[in-house]
Amino acid sequence: MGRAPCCDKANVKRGPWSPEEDATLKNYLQKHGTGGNWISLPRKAGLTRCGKSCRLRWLNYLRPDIKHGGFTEEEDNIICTLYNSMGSRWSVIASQLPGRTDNDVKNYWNTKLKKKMLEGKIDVKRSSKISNISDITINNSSHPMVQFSVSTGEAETYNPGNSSPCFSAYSSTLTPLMEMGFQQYCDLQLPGLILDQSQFPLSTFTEVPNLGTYGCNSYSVSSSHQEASSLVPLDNNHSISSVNGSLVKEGGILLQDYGFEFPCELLNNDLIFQGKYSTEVAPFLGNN
DNA sequence: AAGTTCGGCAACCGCACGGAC
DNA sequence: AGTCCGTGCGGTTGCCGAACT
Repeated sequence: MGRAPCCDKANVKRGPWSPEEDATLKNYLQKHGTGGNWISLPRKAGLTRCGKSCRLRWLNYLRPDIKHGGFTEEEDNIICTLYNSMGSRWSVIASQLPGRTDNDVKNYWNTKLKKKMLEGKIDVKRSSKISNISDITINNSSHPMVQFSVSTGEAETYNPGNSSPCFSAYSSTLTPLMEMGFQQYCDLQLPGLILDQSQFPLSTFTEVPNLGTYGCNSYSVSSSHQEASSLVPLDNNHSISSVNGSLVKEGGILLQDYGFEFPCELLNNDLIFQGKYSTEVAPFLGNN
């Protein structure tokens, strides 16, 4: 037995929306909201449309904060950068562009931006982010350093000297690195990158397989930090420590103590970064 | 001026997911 | 645990106006 259709297709109106229908839907939603049920909404609102159609019309066109057209160069760069790193996750990409809908971004990409990028008119590299970190090692000097390379294999070895950037992560997802001041510290030309670890309490990283693949990144961390107040065992070889004792929250883990601002959780003895935040590891200036 | 092609975009379709029961 | 059903998403379609022949 197949799944029941969401509406009686023979008795619902299809095709372009009239101004009257728009007004009816808008008025109803502004007065009553969706009521948590799009399927029954058209009947209550007095529309002969499918609930899905109403939802689409509202989300893509009638919502008050929607922007149409006029994509800026900055938005172009963001879309291209995100498309390169995660593919056609239009809803995720659109979520980084206030006022833009996934449909809008998708259409813009398919009709204009793809061509523009292939013609080399968009500088994706300049606004690219670290999408894959591997080979993290620690310099065990009195002034510890974290060394890692990025997936492009083009990162330049960097010695921070007196400028003291720290190693951290940011939660404003998918922000181009150039906005973080990253380009001041990494030329993305040579195979390694060294960053000041002075504000980063973990003393050791191990096993960073595929950090950067969207979704299921596993990331095991160990620490022998003297100030650790609690340890969460991962397996025989790895553990996670909390400097301030606030690491474990509601079955998940917040690595705020380490400068990571996004939630993680333990799964199969690995530390899993949640969904869309998984690739967001980037350095920024220590005084930020 | 008429016919054809192309580009842009709104809307639809079908599937996957997840919550409720 | 299995089923149902609403929601969200990405891919695709089809309409319409502009550009071209």
